[in-house]
Amino acid sequence: MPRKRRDDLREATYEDIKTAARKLMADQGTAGLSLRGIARELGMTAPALYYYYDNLDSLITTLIVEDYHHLADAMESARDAHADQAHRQQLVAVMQAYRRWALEHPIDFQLIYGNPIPGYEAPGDLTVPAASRALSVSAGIIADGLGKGVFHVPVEAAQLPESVCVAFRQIAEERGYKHMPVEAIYLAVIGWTRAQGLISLEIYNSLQPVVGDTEAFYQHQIDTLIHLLE
Amino acid sequence: MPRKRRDDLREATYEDIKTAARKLMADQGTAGLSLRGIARELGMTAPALYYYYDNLDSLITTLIVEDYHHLADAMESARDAHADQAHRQQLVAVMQAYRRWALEHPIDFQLIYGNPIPGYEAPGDLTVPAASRALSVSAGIIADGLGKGVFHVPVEAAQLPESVCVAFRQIAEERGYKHMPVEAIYLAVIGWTRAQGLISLEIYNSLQPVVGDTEAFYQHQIDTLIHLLE
DNA sequence: GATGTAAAATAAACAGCGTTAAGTAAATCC
DNA sequence: GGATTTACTTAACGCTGTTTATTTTACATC
Repeated sequence: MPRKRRDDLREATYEDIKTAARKLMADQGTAGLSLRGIARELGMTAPALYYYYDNLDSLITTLIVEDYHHLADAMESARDAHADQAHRQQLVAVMQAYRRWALEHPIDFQLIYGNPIPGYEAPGDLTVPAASRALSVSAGIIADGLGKGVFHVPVEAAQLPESVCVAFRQIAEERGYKHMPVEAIYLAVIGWTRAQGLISLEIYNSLQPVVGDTEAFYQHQIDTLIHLLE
Repeated sequence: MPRKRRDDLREATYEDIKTAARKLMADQGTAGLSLRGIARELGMTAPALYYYYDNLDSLITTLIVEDYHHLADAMESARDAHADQAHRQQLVAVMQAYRRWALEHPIDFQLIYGNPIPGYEAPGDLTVPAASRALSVSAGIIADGLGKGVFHVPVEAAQLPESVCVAFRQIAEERGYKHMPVEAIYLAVIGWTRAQGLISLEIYNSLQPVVGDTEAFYQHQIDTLIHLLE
């Protein structure tokens, strides 16, 4: 018994499907995600969902792109909440926000930085731009700090391979940060990759057995990273 | 039509199943892994596999534990191949072996450090000891270098939280490295976590769009890490 | 060497999955 | 009010892991 007013109710169903999908994954992990499960949750039949999404993969892609933006939102919020404080505090807050978001949304983190559904492969043209938003938050703070002399480029940056510098410059231009120094991108990238290693190992339960106190260890690593550029 | 000589042929079937499982995953990713697929590959029926493994999860666990050891083997081989060279070269070789193994065996890497099969959760009591073998290779080289004065403890190690020190000491005692300094473990762990971040981002195709030349970037990061302790 | 027993496999079935095709009822448009 | 589009259902296909019951084979012993 359909009843859709052309647009807004249809839009609401798109949202309902995503919400149901997230609920299933929150309850039972990525294994809980299934079209039939979503349909049950919504009181519909599974084939009805194909009226909204081409298939399961395209639904997953939609969720992933949203998650990239949620993560970037969380990092931007952390930055803005410390806008009146020093660059150091802003950067700390942003990197803590990264980990906190990951721990509070482990499934979404796996969705972004993992291979949670076998056979699914994220389309790079959709995910890469969304991913770089998060990177821009750190890079922006660092670039500003470098410009104002509160941050300094560590010596190792001089040894950065030319091939990598080229890629960084290209990133800066593509994303509209024409005057962002390569060093700022470099520092943001190592912040990103190091956080990534710590957080992904923590989420998959490999880090805790080794370091015990994962939170303290993460904080220590943030501190040493920032010390590097002060 | 069975024909097993009680023990050795039975052992061979265990191996055949694992081999077929790895072949399926190598061909089609983790999505390709299925009991029925393995059975087809071996010319058996799916329920027959239950005579060898309790279920799919226990087969996966077996594969994961093997992979941990394969990775550790690769790292030990790299160390031994450079046994006559300086600590620096040994450490470089070991960290390169880490990445090379991951790139040559991306599926196995996902199996170890990911959530490749939804609903599957690796049992920590089996995986943690296997995982720490890899860590011991780096830690051993670093401890030796520290003892001989070719490596030095970076200043940040003094700020290591007490809770983490305690965990490191416990690791050392449990694994039979009673006299290994906490600093060696710390340095091995940051090497591990940083490599992990770089490699996992590379495998899931997130790093290449940013740094362009992932190999050069990884090498640069190894160099700066080792520079830190020289 | 026949025989009894345990091992190793099969066949059949259940419940779940994504997906497609065809058919139907409701909402909207002219 | 009738035609058309939109939103859905029902039925089905082929796939999955897993359980149960049954059958075949191999081995050890008499």
